[in-house]
Formats: sequence, C-alpha cells, structure tokens
Amino acid sequence: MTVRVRIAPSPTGNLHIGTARTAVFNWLFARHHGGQFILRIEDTDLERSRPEFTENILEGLAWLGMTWDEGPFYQSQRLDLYRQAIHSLLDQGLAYRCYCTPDELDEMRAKQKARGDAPRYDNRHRHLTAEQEAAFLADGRQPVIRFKIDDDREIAWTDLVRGTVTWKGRDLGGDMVIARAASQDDIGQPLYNLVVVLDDIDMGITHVIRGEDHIGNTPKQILLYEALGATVPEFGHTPLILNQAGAKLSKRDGVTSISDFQAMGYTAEALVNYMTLLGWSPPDATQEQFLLAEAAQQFSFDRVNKAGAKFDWDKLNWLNSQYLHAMPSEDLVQGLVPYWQQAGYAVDLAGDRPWLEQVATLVGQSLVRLSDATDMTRYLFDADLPHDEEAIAQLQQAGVADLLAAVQTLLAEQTAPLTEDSAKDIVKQATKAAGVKKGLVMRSLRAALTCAMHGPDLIQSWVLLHAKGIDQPRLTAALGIAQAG
RNA sequence: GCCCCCAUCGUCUAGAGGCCUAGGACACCUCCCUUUCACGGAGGCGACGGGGAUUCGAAUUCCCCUGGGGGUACCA
Repeated sequence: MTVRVRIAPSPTGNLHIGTARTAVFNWLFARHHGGQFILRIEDTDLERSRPEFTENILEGLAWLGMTWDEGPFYQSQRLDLYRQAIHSLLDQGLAYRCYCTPDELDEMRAKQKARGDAPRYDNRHRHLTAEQEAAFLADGRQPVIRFKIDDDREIAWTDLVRGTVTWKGRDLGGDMVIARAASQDDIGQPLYNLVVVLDDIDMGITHVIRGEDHIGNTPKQILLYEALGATVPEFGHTPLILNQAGAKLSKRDGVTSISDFQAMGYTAEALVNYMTLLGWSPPDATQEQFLLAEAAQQFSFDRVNKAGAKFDWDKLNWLNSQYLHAMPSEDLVQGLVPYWQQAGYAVDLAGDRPWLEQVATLVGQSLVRLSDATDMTRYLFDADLPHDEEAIAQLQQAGVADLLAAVQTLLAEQTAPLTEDSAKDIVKQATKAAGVKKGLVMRSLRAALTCAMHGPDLIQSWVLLHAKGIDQPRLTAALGIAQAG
C-alpha cells in the first residue's frame, strides 16, 4: 500500500505557520515512504473563504518547497459527491432531519450547563413521525441533517504519535450536524466532519496527519468511515505550536503567516528547518540544521513529540542567520535585491552585478534576515546620507580636521582606482604624517565615509564607495563638519 | 462545567531501568579575535513539577496530586 497524505487548508486566512508545519510533517512522511502528498482546499464555508487566501496558501506552500503531487482540489466543486452521500445516509436511516431552532438549542445547552452537565444535543428529533415533520415544515422551519451517534459506542484508534486513544460515544456531543439547514427538498451546505471523510475516502488517503486541535474530531470521523463502509485510515495528531504564553498560536499573536515571514527576510530553508525542529528531532539529535531532503530521509513519527512547542524567535533568527552566512554571494545578492528596491535604492542587478556582489559579501556575515541589509548598506546607496550624532562627535574631535584634509590630499593624488591596498596605504601615510594612533584615523575615517561609528569593514566599504564616486564628496562634507567643531 | 491530551535547563530538545555527578542547540554571561558592529573560537550559568509504588537500582514503569494545553458550533 502506498502512502497517501494530504494537507487541507481552509482559505479563510493567509497560510498560517501551524498549517504550514502540518504540511511539512505530511510532506516529510510522504517523501520518506515514496508516497503522494495531496493538496485540497477546504472552502465549504462560503462566507469566510476568499480566493486571495487560496492564492496566498498555494504560493506559500510552493515557496516552502511543499510540492504537491495531486491537486489542488476544491471542495466547493465537489458538492454533488457530498449530497449523494448525505442522501444515502438518510436512506439508510443513519442520518435524519432535525428541526430545532438555534434558540431552542441555546436554551437546551444553557440548562445543561446550569446543571453542570456537558452541553450536547439531546437527540430529541431522532425519531420524529411524518406528522411531526410536516408540522415543523408547515411552521416554516428548515431542518439540518444529523448523523446518529450511539452513546454506548467506544471508539479507539492507534495514533501515530499518541498511541492508543479512546473515546466514548456519549462524549461526542450527541447526534452531529453534517449539513446546514435548507428548505425541505434541498440539502444545506455540507459540514466539515462529513466532507473531510468523504474526500479522504475518495482520494484514497491512508494517513491523516493533522494538528492536535483536531483530535476530538477523529472519533466522529471514524464513526462516519464505518457508516460509509470505508476503511478507516491511520491518524496522527501532531503537537501544536504555542505562543509565549503557552497557548495555541493564533493570528492575534503577531506574525503568523508564511508570507509575513517571507517579507521579513527569512529564507524558506531556515523556516522549514525551524518548523521541523518544533516537535521533531533527527536521529542524531545534535544536528540542528538540515535540508528538507535530509529530513525526509530520516523522518518518522517515533521522533515526533507529544507536547506542544513554544515558538522562539531567537532560534529561528539564529537558524536564518546560519543559512544566510553560508549562502554564496551570487545567490545572496539575488535575495537582497528585492529588499534594496523596496527601500528605494537604485539597484541594477544586470548592469552592476560585480559591485552588488561585493556589497553582499561585505555584509553577508552580519545578516540575520535579508531585510537587515537595507539599513546596513544605506551608506553605500544613499550619497546624501547625513552623518549621525556619534559620527559628528567623532569628526569634531581635536586634530580630525587636519587628518581628513591629509587623507583628501592623498586620495586626490591617486591616479589608479582605489583598491584595498592603496586605501590601507593612504591610512598608513596619514597616520604617520599626523603622528597619531591608527585607531584614531580609522575611527575618524569611518565617521567621515560611512556617516556612522559602527558598520561593515571600513577599507572594503571605502573601496565600494570610491567605485561609486561617493567617497570624495563625503570626505568634503565631513571636513566641513570637523572644521565647524 | 464536561471530555481528551501533555509534563527534562528561560526556550527547542536528547534520553525508551544502570552508559546520567542528565547530553546538544538558542538565549544569557566571561574571555579570545578585532579600527567599530557583527561573524568566528574557547569557557560558564542553567532542568528531570510534587508525593507514593515497583525494583538491588528510576528522568525513564505504575498510581495520585499539581500545573499546562486542546476540544466542547448549522467554523475548519
């Protein structure tokens, strides 16, 4: 039997990191077993589903490398299948019409709660006579379809991560609604628990791998599989990703959608690596970094944790920095260009590639996120960047004006384009002539050329600035500041 | 309330009865490298929630407590 798994996001929001992590586990499991990974869009909730979310989900999964083998399938296009199944359940007496109004149900639950009982549907319309049904209909009521759940049933399954899990039928909340209310000869919108089962049967899903928040749906779905005469698949409920407070990570916890992480400058490799580490560990547990393909080779549910894992920005940042630091500059520059452009820098990758690659090399080891490069390299792109306070203070120290004037003279005498060697030479000569410490020269030059006291390597920066003709005017501006002090 | 699940450093985790005076990673601290900021390197700090039981021996097995989480829809 070949493994067939699926990811079934609902397009009611952008691709969420929790959904993405579930996708990763499904994908890894499929690839490990040489099986299929199927994508299904669960858009049965017409009011909340939106096409732009579907697009965001598809793009996000593709970006992460979660390539799917079949789909995307859309539930909204498969309504006939669901209707047929509902009719069949109705015909077999496994489901029935319930005419309760929302108010009646609310009242019933309020009473149960007041008694300290668990709120549940009391199956009051399970055995309606034809006359009673006719009366409700005449009253203008629209029925929902409910699937019968036997209170005395015991449901058990062997969970891929949790082992044996058991449930009592009486704890399932009474006969469950499988289709929303609709006029008498129609069937309303089919609901999640039914639709998932029907699709998973139809698509031949062998392993249902999903978040732990779905664990309570599983017994209901097992009952449905049985009623439908289908083979019950394996189930695996993965731990949840938690926020700082230890509760399920939700949209209200700030950045949670994959597209946001992407925009912030995280790489897909690092993000996937991190998500995988949240709940799973490789056989060699000291290994923190691995690519999707490696993880797929080693993946197994034996090493998936049961407890939820708190999302930790520090660790994600570290992983991301590791990927960025290891990236060849020709790739790095590619990733940086969009951020530079967004910052308004005039970058021409085709015409200026060598210089841009040098910039990438210069800051590469300092990056945590791709977007860090915009602030870090501003002094290389913005010729009119003003000197910051610290730099001004440095420039106005005694003797700095003379020092800069000397450097300017030496620079003017240069005939060949500035190189690291000739730049170092100028520093050396200026140091010697002024009879000061090299550190003072370096600090002053840093202040003058980069407009700040902290930043990438000074000599390399100077060469890059020189190539753009920014060094001379900046030196002049710095000299003005120094003389004013 | 009811049902279900979970429980090792601040965080992510290794650990499947003796290999554990509990290992790794992030974060934090110290030092080294260094013109700055980073990077990198070397150290350091730091945990088995509590109580019983089983056993010659328990982080590892069982029970209770405590704590945390998930679910409890005509959402998914």
